[in-house]
Amino acid sequence: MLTINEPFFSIQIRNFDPFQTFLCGQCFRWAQNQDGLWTGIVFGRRLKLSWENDICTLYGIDQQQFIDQFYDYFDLQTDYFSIKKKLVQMDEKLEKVVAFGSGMRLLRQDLWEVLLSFVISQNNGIPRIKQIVDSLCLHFGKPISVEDDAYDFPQPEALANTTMDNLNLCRGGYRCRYISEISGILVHKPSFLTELKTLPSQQARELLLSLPGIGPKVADCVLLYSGIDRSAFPVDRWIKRVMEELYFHRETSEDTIRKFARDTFGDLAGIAQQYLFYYALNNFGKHADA
DNA sequence: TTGCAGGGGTCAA
DNA sequence: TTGACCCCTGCA
Repeated sequence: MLTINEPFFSIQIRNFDPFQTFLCGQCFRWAQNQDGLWTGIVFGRRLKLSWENDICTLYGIDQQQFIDQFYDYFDLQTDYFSIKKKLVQMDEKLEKVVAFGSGMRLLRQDLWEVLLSFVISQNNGIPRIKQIVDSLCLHFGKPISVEDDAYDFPQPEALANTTMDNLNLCRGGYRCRYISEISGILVHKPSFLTELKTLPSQQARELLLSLPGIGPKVADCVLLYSGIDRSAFPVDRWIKRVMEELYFHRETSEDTIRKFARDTFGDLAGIAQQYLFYYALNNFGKHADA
């Protein structure tokens, strides 16, 4: 329920569909309420968003706050019209793929939140990732809004300074050990994430791979969704399947697919991946027959 | 109700 | 290259 005192801000955002953007698996803290409003917790702030005919109204922030933090978050400096056009020019096979998810935008999310969320994502489906992330926030995050029961994403200190039994409350299974170890590393070296952002993308990838519980797929997700490297191309089971079907027509290794994508799509590889993933999830997956 | 397979992977042998 | 890993969901 909106309160009359809540600040709000309206803006036209083209090439944006919250359903596609928030539910395509790049973020885990947005949900649509029964009244149609979207609620998300971003940068320690609870946001509500309504959307109609390209007009977005954001409740919980004013214009200045939007410009300071959320212009970048929603990737509004990027021209998705021309990107979609370029992708289709690069390869006409992408026409139906891009058209299917044409309202998707690649968010620029908080690095720490993305890192931990995608460690949790391994061997898990989207609903369960959301469940574990929510539980982690509930148990270890700072409260944002008591009346809404909203919690910020927990900081490394909170996760490093707790017992494994406490961490296991979030039902993350074997991933809880990774959460604890990575949090500990960041507590001992608080500059880790800042330095990560300044490195060339290949070195940033290698640094991520040195953390426990982070392999090639998760490292590429972190680089892509935090905005560090928009040419990162995470290869998961869905991407492997859609790429094999569109391009290779045979069993192909993840590494070969990643190299092919970066060579073919260049700087747009990451955005191409997101369109491909959304297409694969809805056309090859369990939703395909719906 | 029960049992099994599989899930946006990673790690160690 | 392969199996184990936590736990949950979907399905028969």
